[in-house]
Amino acid sequence: MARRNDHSREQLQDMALLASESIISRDGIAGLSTRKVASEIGYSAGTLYQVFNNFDDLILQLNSRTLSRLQSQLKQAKQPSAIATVISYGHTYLKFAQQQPELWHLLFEHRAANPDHKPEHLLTNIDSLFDLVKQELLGLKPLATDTDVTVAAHSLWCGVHGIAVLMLKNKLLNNSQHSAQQALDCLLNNFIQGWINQGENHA
Amino acid sequence: MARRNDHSREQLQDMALLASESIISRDGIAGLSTRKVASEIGYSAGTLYQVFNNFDDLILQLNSRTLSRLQSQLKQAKQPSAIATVISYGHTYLKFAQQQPELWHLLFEHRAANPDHKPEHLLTNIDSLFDLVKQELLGLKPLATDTDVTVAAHSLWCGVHGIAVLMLKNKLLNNSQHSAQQALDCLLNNFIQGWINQGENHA
DNA sequence: AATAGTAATTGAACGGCGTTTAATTGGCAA
DNA sequence: TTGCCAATTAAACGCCGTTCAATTACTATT
Repeated sequence: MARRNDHSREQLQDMALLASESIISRDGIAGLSTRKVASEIGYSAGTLYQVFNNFDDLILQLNSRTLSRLQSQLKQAKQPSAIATVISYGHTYLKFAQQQPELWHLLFEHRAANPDHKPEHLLTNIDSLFDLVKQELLGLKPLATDTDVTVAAHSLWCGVHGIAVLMLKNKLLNNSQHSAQQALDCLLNNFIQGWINQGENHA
Repeated sequence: MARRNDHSREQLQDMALLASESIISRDGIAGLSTRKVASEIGYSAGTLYQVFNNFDDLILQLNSRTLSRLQSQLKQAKQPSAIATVISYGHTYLKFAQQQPELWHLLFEHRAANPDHKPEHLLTNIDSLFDLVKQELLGLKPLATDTDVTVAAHSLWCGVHGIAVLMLKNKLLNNSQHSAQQALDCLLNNFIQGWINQGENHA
């Protein structure tokens, strides 16, 4: 066979990414392979290389999609007050990780063999996630310097991320979902309290 | 060849684990393979299966070693005061992750295809790590319930872990080591402050 | 309408992987 | 010395990502 013109390049790419997501949620990350994706969309493995540079590129584009979804969910989690918003962000992040653990975990596997051209949009998206938190932390302590707020946002969000990571590993006690929620609230409460108090001291 | 009796079972196992660590720090986690380990110790791949159930078992034993090293470093980081100890633990943990990133990262890759028999000693070791933190947090707030201290220890340590994770991904700004240190201190300070303050409120 | 050219698609191949197993053969006990 | 046992190996199996020559459907030109 050759040149079937059944699907445009964009269609092919979309079908492949969709199939990949389906395979991942069915068989896990380890179950994803070029051959499986290809057969699922009715093409041979080689054809994928017209749409993706390689397997890592496919994963990169998967991650880009996942990040976009996460981003939109976070934006919808905005609340009236700053404290409520930060807490809501945390819960949303944790829920996202719980509901699509494989796709979420794929975001942080370092498969990048060729770090030639960093995936700009990915990093941009991540930065914009941090910015969401930054704004709320600034709202809690308006007199803080931009550096302080940046560091605090990174710090807090890495903490939230860490809870999600270890929760998914079942290495957080046994009854994972409940204790993860508890740990998250504990982290958020203590951090926010510390953040506000130090603001009162310094500013 | 057969029955060379060059090495005992234990020697073989030790040689394999040592070679694996060397390969990982040279070629990364992705560069580790049974064939490579075998050839590095002068045996064929099949021989490894007399000492390990499978590849995951090898990794499990690698992780056990890594955890032991981490544990001993943390124990040495103990300081006179509780606050200083918690901070010192955090720095030690971050330094450990920085100095042997691949082995440390391997601790948290979920390759376990067969979750039949959980690696008990691994979980035991992890729990004992949390216990170290718990003791210090209890020292900071003696009237807290055991549940509260447990949740707080999990929460704080997951936060520290999250900073280490994202630091290693270079997704924490660009100048990783410096900003990771900053973020860690920020997290520790704010959390500890929050933990102490809420103690004064409640107890 | 016929033809030539282009490019999409494929199947086979390559080297690598974890794992299994029949065959081999050193070491040990009788 | 013989015979058994078990450690070791090479080959094979079915996967994997990736490449590439060959095929052939489409397109533009005549």
